[in-house]
Amino acid sequence: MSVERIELSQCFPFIEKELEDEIISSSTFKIIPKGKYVVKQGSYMNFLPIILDGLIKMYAQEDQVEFLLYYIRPNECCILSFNNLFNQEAIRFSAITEEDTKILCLPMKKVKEWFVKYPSFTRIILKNFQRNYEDLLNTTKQVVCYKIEDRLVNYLNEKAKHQNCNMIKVSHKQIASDLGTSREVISRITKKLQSTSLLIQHKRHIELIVSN
Amino acid sequence: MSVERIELSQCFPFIEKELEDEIISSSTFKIIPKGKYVVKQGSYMNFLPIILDGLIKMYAQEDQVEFLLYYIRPNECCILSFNNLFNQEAIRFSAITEEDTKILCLPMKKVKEWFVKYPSFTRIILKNFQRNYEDLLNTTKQVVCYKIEDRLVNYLNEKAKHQNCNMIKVSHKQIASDLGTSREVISRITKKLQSTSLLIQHKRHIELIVSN
DNA sequence: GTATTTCAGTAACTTTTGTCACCAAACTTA
DNA sequence: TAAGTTTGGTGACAAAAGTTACTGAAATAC
Repeated sequence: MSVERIELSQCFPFIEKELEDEIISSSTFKIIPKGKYVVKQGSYMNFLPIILDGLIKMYAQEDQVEFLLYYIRPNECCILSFNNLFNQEAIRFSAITEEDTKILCLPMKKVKEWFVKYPSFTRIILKNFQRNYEDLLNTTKQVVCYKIEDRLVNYLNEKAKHQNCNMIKVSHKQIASDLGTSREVISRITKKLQSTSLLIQHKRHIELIVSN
Repeated sequence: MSVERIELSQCFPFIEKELEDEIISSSTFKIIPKGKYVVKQGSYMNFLPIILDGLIKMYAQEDQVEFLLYYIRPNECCILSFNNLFNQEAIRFSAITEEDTKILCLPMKKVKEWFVKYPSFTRIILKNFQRNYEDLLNTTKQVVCYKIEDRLVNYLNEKAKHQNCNMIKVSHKQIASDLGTSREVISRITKKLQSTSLLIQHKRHIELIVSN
């Protein structure tokens, strides 16, 4: 059994044998290094990317600001986009790898066929739709209801969770960009949070202090 | 041909005859008066609502604040929620009728069957998913990137478009709630916008001034 | 090594937004 | 009609966030 086949079966635990064969034969695997675009806002896609391994950040750009929408992690099957599934429109967000990331590219034409042929495929894709929507909704709630200080704490906690480590390597500039604000604001708030012992600012990384 | 059948065919222009029959026989029509909840955040749904006529506001609540996510209008077929489609979770937003609204309730059990049986049904639902996602994304971009003044102008323009009328009947309190801010702020900004001839504040409604 | 770039800190100031307090007009209900 | 409610206006102030300008340390490029 090929490595690809094993990864695929981990990603789609209840997949039909026949669909698995079709995916293997018609899709391509890609390894995208850390910090590269997977898709860029405004471009067109003719494949449906599924993340097998790694970590991807979804961004949106508006009015010169590029901010973080949510992360996509390889938990079961993870689709990145369902844009352009049935209509050829430019996508409205970008995806950047946060680590070296392995993706599987399903050709859009085949995807349409599989929707008809394999009910399990439809269910998996729909479930992922829903997860992306809810992640976005969560971000929206954060932005509307909380001030930057709270959003920063939340951002760092999320980051720690993804990296499974409380020592977070991220610059103030990057945080500022992700939250849609300016570096100085982040510097000011980290200082404040440091005084309340929520974190320690080290050289080029932030240590989150976990209480009890 | 019943009124229901005509409305249904307008809503699903390319529906299979067989699916149409199934929908008619297993779904219920409901007319929900203006200002009522269709679904309430935190509740569970066992049907998929499709809006045939009227106007619905999607809200989210977080930290005592209830703010507007986007509108759903009866343009082609409009699903309100795809939450709970495959898992029994509490929904994370509310829907309130902005006008008297006619909806069709598809039983969730049947919906699952139709996904397998009718490819056109899958396509329609997915397309609606995508639209909801993009509307939400648009709201998020607005909130992150623009100040309240700009968001207010945008809000009023959207409202005028939906009502097809520049005389907008809405209170400052309602606007404040929709945008996630306070009444005083809206009063202050409408005053400012009035001085730049973008609008006129009448008794209990706002007239948008359309330039050229 | 030196030069350049990236990164973080910070003070001072402005703008934006939120909050409190209070008023008056208009509408609703008894 | 009287009482209560909703609505909008507004000043004063506070808090949050954005901006400008400058600093020095650390990392990286040459």
